[in-house]
Order: sequence, then structure tokens, then C-alpha cells
Amino acid sequence: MKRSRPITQSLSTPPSTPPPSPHQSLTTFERPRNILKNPKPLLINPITNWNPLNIGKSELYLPLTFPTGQTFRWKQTGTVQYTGVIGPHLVSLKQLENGDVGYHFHSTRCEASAREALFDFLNLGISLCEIWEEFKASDPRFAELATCLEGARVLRQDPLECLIQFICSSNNNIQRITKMVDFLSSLGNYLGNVGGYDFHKFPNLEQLAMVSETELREAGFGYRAKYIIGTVKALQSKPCGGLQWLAALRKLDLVEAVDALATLPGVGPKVAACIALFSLEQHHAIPVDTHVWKIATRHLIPELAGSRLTPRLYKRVADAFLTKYGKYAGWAQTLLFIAELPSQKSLLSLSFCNTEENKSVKSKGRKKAAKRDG
DNA sequence: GGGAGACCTAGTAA
DNA sequence: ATTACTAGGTCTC
Repeated sequence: MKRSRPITQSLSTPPSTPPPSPHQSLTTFERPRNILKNPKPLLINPITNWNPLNIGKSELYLPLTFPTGQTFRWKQTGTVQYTGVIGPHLVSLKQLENGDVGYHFHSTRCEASAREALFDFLNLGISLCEIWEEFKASDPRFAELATCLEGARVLRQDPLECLIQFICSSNNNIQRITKMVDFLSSLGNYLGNVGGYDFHKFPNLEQLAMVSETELREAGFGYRAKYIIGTVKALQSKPCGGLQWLAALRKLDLVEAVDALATLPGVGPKVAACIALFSLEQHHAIPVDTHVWKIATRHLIPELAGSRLTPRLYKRVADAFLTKYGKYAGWAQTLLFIAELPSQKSLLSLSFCNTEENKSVKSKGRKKAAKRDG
């Protein structure tokens, strides 16, 4: 049973003047960066010199990699152009006309180290085409989706950044997660403005520890406020240092890494799997959320359709993915997950892919359109 | 040990 | 205009 809303808070009539706070509330926080209301920087500072990565769209397609829930830190700053921060480097990426991806570092002192960081971040040591060939060979459904959704790559993010982002993600939606992550990011050192968005280095543990649970609650974090505070404290108390502790998880087996992560408050099996897959090089980690649960019960373990996702069943789903797709199962899961996103479903239904899946989506889309148009 | 219920919030459907 | 439910779950009995 969901708790009813406390009557002391009237959400329909927010206070006209926010309470004094070191940080603005989430609603007012986003406003100055609204790209629609403040488009000037786009016009003033267009990026003209793109360095080619020399990879095709089938290795990296930005719209299927950045705005699909792996990271909430990157912003769309132009047409098929995204901007974000990798370590201390502010970088923009753009899908060029020939399908290649161009990169541009904003005011970086050492181009060479920035480029190395970029390659690491994009996981370019792994060939998406090669591992997808195996998925396609063992799963016709994957093959069909893959032709429509080329270039959906798994990133290799900074563990702390990834951890904090996915604590925010629990029982939440992308729009609100993004606002929360923006709020925390602003605690880090300012790097610059691109396309109307301010960018900050992700705050270190000390900077994260400067904010109180009360401030986070006032900023709209809800019950996740105490998770953030608790996790930051837990990391700070590690003998070898929190960052070191996180980095060492890359050397462990998946189960060990997940168990270690789950000792942090706000980190359960799903969030731990996200962190493992998106930042700890655990390529076969399977984050099982409601979407993935649906996929699994439809196609992998239909005998479980209708039942609730319990920890035991969580393991069954992960095992099923691992059995079917092998050591890069997490990468396969990522594509299947993306195909479930409403934004992608609408695109899929427009494409030539005529899977059973899409027929049903098309039908739903038509019904919705009919309803909308009266 | 696993199964319910509580937990913040904003948006949408009924 | 209210109410119920959902959304990339986790924690606590």
C-alpha cells in the first residue's frame, strides 16, 4: 500500500518564494539553464572543428548511447551532438554526416590525456560490431532489433559518478533523476557552459559531504537524501579511501562486486548491477528493472510471466541472459532495454523493421492517435 | 528467508 | 477536482 501524501505539504500551491537555502530547489535550479529560454550560447559559440574518432555509426551512435539512461550527466547541445564531462575534461561529441563521430575538447590543457580518457570512457577497446554478431547469431529477435538500433554502446563511467547517479535513480523517472544529478553535479568545480548548460566536474567525496540530508530533502531528493549521505560517509570511512575501494571492485568477480556495492545504503541488486555494468567493466552484469523483467518473461523465461520480481527470480533472469548471450550479456541487455523505451518504440514503428513487437506498437500508436485526434 | 509495506515526488490516467 | 497508479528500487520488519 502506497502511503498517502502528507497534508502538510501542498504541492498544487508551491510557495512563491523558496525558503533560503545554500542551494536552490530543483524546480528553480534548472530554469537558468533552460536551453529553450536561453539559446544564446549555442549561437555565440558553435563548434566547427571536430576531430574524427574514425569509427562508424555501427560502433557508436550517440542518440542510442547518451540519452538512454546510462548517464544523466550528458546534455544534448546540438543536432546529434552531446556534451559532458569526463574526469576534468569538458567534451562535446557529434555524429558527423558520414556516420563517424567527431569530438571536441573545450579548454583542455593536455589533449593527449583527454583523448585517452575519452577512449576509455567510450569503451573503444571493445568492438560493438563483433559482439553483436554473436548476439545476432544466437537470437533472431536481437538481430532484427539490432538493424534498427545500431550503435547502442555501453559506456565506462567513473565509479563514484555512476554510483551516486544510480542511487538517485531508484523508483524514479529520467526527468527527475536528471534534475537531482544536476543538483549534485553543481557541487563540483565549474568547467564551462555549452549550449546553455553549465558543466561541472563531478564532485569528489569531500565536496559531496558538504551537503546535508536536509538540504537534499529540500532540493527534492525524497528518501534518497539519506542514501546519498550514508553512502558518502561509508565511502569516506574506508581505510584505503572511498575511491580506491570503488576502483578495486573492478578486479573482483561480478558477484563479489555486487555484494560489496550492496553494503552501501540505497544500493540494491538493480542499482548495483547498473554500477557494475556501466562503470566496473562487469560486462555480464544484468540490471533487472521492470522493463527487463517484462522482456525476460516474454522471451526468455515465459513460465514466470505474471509473477512478481523477487530477489531469487532476479538471479534467474540474470542467469537466463548470461546463458543466452555470454560474457557480454549486459551489452545485449542494454540494446533490448533501449528497444523498450517509449522514445525508441515510436522510432521503431516508423522503420522498416516489422517484428511482431512493432506490429503491436503500431497498433497501439494508431489507437492513441485516433483517440487524440478525436 | 521471502514477502509485504513504507518511502519522496511529479506526472498521467481514470 | 480528487484519487490511483506508475516510474530504471531499496529497506525494514
